[in-house]
Amino acid sequence: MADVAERAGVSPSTVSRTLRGLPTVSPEVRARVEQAARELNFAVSRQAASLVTGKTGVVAVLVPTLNSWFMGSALSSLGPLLRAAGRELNVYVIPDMTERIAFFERLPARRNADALLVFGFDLTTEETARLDDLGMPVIYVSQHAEGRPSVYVDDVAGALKATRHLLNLGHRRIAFAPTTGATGFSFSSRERLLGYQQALTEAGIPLDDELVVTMAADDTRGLITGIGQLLSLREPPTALFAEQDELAVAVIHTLRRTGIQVPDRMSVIGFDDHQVAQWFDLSTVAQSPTDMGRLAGELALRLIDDTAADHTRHIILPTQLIPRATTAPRATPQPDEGTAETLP
Amino acid sequence: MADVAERAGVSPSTVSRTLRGLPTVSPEVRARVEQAARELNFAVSRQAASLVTGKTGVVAVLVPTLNSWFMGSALSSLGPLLRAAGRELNVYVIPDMTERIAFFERLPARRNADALLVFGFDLTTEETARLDDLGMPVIYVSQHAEGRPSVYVDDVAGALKATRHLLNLGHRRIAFAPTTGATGFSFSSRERLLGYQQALTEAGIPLDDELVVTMAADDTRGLITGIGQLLSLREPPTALFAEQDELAVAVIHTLRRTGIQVPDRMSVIGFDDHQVAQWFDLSTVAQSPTDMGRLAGELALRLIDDTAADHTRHIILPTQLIPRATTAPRATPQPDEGTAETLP
DNA sequence: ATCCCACGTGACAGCGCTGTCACGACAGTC
DNA sequence: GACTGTCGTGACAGCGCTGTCACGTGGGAT
Repeated sequence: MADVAERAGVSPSTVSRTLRGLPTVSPEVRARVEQAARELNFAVSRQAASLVTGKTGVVAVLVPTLNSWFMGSALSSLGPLLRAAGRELNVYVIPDMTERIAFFERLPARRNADALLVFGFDLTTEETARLDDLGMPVIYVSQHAEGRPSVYVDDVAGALKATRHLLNLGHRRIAFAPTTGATGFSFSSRERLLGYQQALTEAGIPLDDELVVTMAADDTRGLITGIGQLLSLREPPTALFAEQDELAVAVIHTLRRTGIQVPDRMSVIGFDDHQVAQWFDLSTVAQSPTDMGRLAGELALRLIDDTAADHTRHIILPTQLIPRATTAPRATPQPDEGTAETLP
Repeated sequence: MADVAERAGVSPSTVSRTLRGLPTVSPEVRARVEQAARELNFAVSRQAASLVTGKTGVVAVLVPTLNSWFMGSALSSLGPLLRAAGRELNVYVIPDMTERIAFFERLPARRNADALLVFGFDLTTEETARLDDLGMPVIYVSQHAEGRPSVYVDDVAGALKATRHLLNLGHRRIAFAPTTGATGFSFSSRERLLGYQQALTEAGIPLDDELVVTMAADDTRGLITGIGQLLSLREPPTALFAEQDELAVAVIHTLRRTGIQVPDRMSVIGFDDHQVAQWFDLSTVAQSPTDMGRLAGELALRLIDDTAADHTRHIILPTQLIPRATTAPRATPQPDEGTAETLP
């Protein structure tokens, strides 16, 4: 900065003022400084600036993985938004429980960011409390946190729509397949289960725990045993609601390999409206992670700039049912459900 | 830090030494300081530290999007690796040309990171030159940069394998479908085209530009016209090699909707071994973005710590052909290829 | 007993900025 | 013509650390 000042024939103070866009700089001086800065390829050191201002110019996000449609979409809209606001995006990837514990133990984001966006974890009260004295706004994304700023999709309502759709098609035995990651169930898992149960209850159908089977899209063995479990029930389901599209697609693939046609013998519906849903003609419930990323980012920027802002407002996003080709009216019961026993 | 020093009854210097793990601290003092730090929830300010050391503790990555299987996988392995090394991950998302120009104009990473990983762009010589005087190691990932550290998969060899596989199945008219993003063609697009051409040439088959049609997985209209273009040739292809699995899957979906069975009437092979390939039983060429992320990260850490390290070594990763159910021997020619005209 | 050296610790300057205050120049007011 | 206020600029301290140097202590070699 001293170099720029010398080149432009002004004091470092003036250079600082110019580069920060303060109004108290005369047009001629401003032009001179800007040109000098350009010629020297000068960029302000965030570190030094933040030491004085206490602001880091960084927004941190805490995510369980980046390898998912949801995170990818959300962060792809968040990133450019932050850049436009002159802020950097710092990502903490917490792939497993060990890392999760370490993160909350050490809280490395402390003093190294102006705000933290926590994505899609189902945090314990202790963890939430820990974040409370982080000394920066913390925004909970894809989860509800009582009394704290949250942005999430209305999972209950979405699951309600999916399940009602199956009910309206005449299905009575409807399975629900939640999924779990290395860091445990997500907030959405719980909420979607709730919506599923609510729909059944309002239709007067008793809940049956045997119809709720946890599976993971990337665990072929678990998929097969999970589906086998459902097909070997005395009254197997005629429809399945998968917590995520990717799981729904994996389920369909597994079903088809065992000769069970979708939707003829089994209706399947997902949740997300992932790109893959289109290629599979999968019925699903659409949500918009892009919107979620954008809204969360805007909220973060607002809370950073305006410390007096309301820190308890929640933003809840809508869902839409997207009926496609994997859900169909319940077929008249067939005598032989025994194919379940012939799984590979 | 002064608070911690006071609480532990030592000088700030000693606290600093302790927290940085320097060996010249007695065990008793170390224990006292560590406890004091824990009790006060103290975390070192990276900003202040970096002001003195000149190191930011940050590794920056430049990516065209986060919303892709490749980026997600690569960064999911890179993130924890950096965390384990005590470094932060800073992401610059450059979704379009405007942002791209702005990035290279302003180079916001300057002084705000210790190394930069550039993912999957096909940079111009000017852009590369600009990065050269960024004052930090720059690692080119998923692309080859002459005389600069690069980590990439052997796209040419992979494409060669895919095309040879189709040739070995008896196909002679083989189409290639490259794909393009908002920031232009990637390095891989070019390389895979090269491998495709090389395989045809070594089989003595003349290249036909009409068989190379650019498409995008998320552009349904473009897909249909692109495929229509191929099917309306005097000699339509009997096999198609798609630059990416996602595109291959979209192509298969489009073909099936027009009544063209895969692989009976048309063999399709992709590239990536994306998760979706399994669900579609898609033949493909596997690469490992996870390995790429890890190797690139390790390389970055090495170049940061050891400025004398060899900055010109390239790491080239292997590929494997994964034959599945979407490639089959060429059918005996059928008289009626006219269905191409009946596209919706 | 004397010297030397290794070891653990404290004092202090300074990294590159920003916020505050002071100052001079100039225009407007009575 | 003296006073007041506004505007643009410079001087300077200090943000929270780290690197360097100096210092005191104790054990081993001579």
